[in-house]
Amino acid sequence: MPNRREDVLAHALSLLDRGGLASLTMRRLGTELEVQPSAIYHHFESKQVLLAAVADEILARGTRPRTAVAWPEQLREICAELRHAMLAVTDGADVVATVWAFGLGAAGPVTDLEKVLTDAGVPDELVAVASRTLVHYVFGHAFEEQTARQAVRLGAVERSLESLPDFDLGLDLVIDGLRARVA
Amino acid sequence: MPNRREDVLAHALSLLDRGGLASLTMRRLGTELEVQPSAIYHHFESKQVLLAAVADEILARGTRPRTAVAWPEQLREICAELRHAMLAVTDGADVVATVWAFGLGAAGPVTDLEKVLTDAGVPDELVAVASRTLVHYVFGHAFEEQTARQAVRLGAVERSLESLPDFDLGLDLVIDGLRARVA
DNA sequence: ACCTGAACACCGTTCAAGT
DNA sequence: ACCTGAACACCGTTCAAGT
Repeated sequence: MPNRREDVLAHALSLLDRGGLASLTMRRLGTELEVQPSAIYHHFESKQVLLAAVADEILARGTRPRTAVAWPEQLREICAELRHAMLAVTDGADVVATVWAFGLGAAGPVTDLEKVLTDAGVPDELVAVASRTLVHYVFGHAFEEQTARQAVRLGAVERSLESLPDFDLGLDLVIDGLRARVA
Repeated sequence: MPNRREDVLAHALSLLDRGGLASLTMRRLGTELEVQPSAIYHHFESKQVLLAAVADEILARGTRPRTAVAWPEQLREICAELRHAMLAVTDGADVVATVWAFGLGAAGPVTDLEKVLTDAGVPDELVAVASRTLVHYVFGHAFEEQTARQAVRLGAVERSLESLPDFDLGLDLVIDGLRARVA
């Protein structure tokens, strides 16, 4: 029974979720699939390409119904979906942010934000800046939250007491800055 | 002539700047210092600790005189300094953001932002959120800018045409949101 | 205080060859 | 189409021992 591309991807995600990014290696993935590591290269040309597919899968699994009609709430919905999708998988924020930064995938949320902003009548030259500012915020917040969790889980770090600031508060800060430029 | 801690650190930074994070390995660093890789563990207990020292050094090298008196401009000065310090070294944003997220160092800029915000009369519960929102923005923007640069330098990515949004524009967005909560 | 030498347990990737 | 087997060129870290 041969492994198809989607089987490899599913096992990669499972490995990531169980042991984090450090345990997602081509060799371990091979063992998991009961196959030589080199066999994976038949399905994905490199680990980077595999990670890009993993990132897209993380986002795909996190899609939610969107119901808001006003643009500020639409932005909030997209950002919340992105955040929850990343937090749902171990090291998800790291994977998605890295893949996105390298321009290899995970671009969906940014496209969605740009569409909402354009439809809201945000000046053209601000659409790209604003959508990037929002994703930078979501990535940064999620990455920090997830990293702090793991640092605590692995011991050795005392930052646990200091709780993380609320996600929505910081988001409102950006959205309010935006609101001032639309009205 | 024995290597002191600061010699190791200087060579680590030089290696990072010349070849990026991928080339900063304990083994290469050993070769550079004409020493066995294991000798480095006499000066730094692990690579993570070494990276934390590297991050702090990147920030230390980027310090600039601060002259602004009004709080919005003080925030801009701190963020600009942080950004330039990270961009001055290959993969600097990646190193500093990661070290900071793990709570191992690179906390200076956040402390500075918190002080300015407190003195500006920003409500207590907003100081932590606001300073983190600002650093998330600076990290995200710098990381993206630096990654895009390298992806282009290494070929294989066509994102080069699409120029990056201006740093100050996004920063103003956050600061304006903040201004609305102080006035 | 600083370092060697050797080992341990790993990595990603390539490539000819098999079915 | 999918995989094996073997190799290549690497990693971080530990530890007894040396000077």
